[in-house]
Amino acid sequence: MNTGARKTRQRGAIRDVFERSERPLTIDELVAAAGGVGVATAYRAVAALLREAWLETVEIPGEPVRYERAGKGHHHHFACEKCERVFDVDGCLENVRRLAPPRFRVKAHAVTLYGLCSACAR
Amino acid sequence: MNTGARKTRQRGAIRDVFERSERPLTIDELVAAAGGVGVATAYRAVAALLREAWLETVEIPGEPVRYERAGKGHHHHFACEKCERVFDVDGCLENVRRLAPPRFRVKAHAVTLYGLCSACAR
DNA sequence: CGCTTATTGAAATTAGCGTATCATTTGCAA
DNA sequence: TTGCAAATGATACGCTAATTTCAATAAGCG
Repeated sequence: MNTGARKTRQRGAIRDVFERSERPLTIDELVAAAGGVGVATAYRAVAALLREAWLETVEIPGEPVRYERAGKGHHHHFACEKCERVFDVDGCLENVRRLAPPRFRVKAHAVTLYGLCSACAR
Repeated sequence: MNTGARKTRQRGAIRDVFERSERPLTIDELVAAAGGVGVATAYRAVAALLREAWLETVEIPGEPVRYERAGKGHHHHFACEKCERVFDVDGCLENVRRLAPPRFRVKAHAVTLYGLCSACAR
């Protein structure tokens, strides 16, 4: 019979990259890390993994979209201004929603830190 | 003699719009609000105002860049998911920088709230 | 007023990012 | 092994945002 999705070297490589990476990756970073995977395939695979909620998008203003494994729990991000990498930041601030003006309904929030990562800080 | 910059109806209109608006505007919103101003002119004027630090950029993930008057003091933004407008949010959270991992140097941060503005909340 | 030159704006161009095409490769069920 | 549909990938295409072009307009000094 026809099972639908097939296992390919490329898809395996892409999942591996995300399972090993502890930080969100752009498509380009993904393609570079996976090796021997075309851009089109990377986009298609990522789209599929997003559909099945295995991946989530990470959007940083002015930056290309990044992707990371879903289900990491609530967290935020740190964007290094030097090496251009984005890192996860655990934890959150409690009173975030009360910043909103009265009558505004807060449904989500994002906190992005900018600066230098430990490697670039020296 | 040659003074350089000239006063034009368009530039006046653009400054007026920003002085009256209490929220960040996209180029399109600006062009619509100013009236009788071409896109190219709007981009040029905004670029100049950014250069002289009269305007600042407001970047919301996945949204076109917005601009608002500089010197408003530290604040953040609220993006309405319905009417697509972005509002200023006064105040901030203290402990933001300590979210960062050890050895990371935080130089700036951005907090973005998502939800429904007062007008759309009903 | 008259002239120089900055400014304007419609349209063409560039740039970044993502998708569609389509010939070729390949997983995998029979 | 065989056969066929899924998958791949180089490339063409599309979309949006922003910049540049260039002829026409207009600010403002003398």
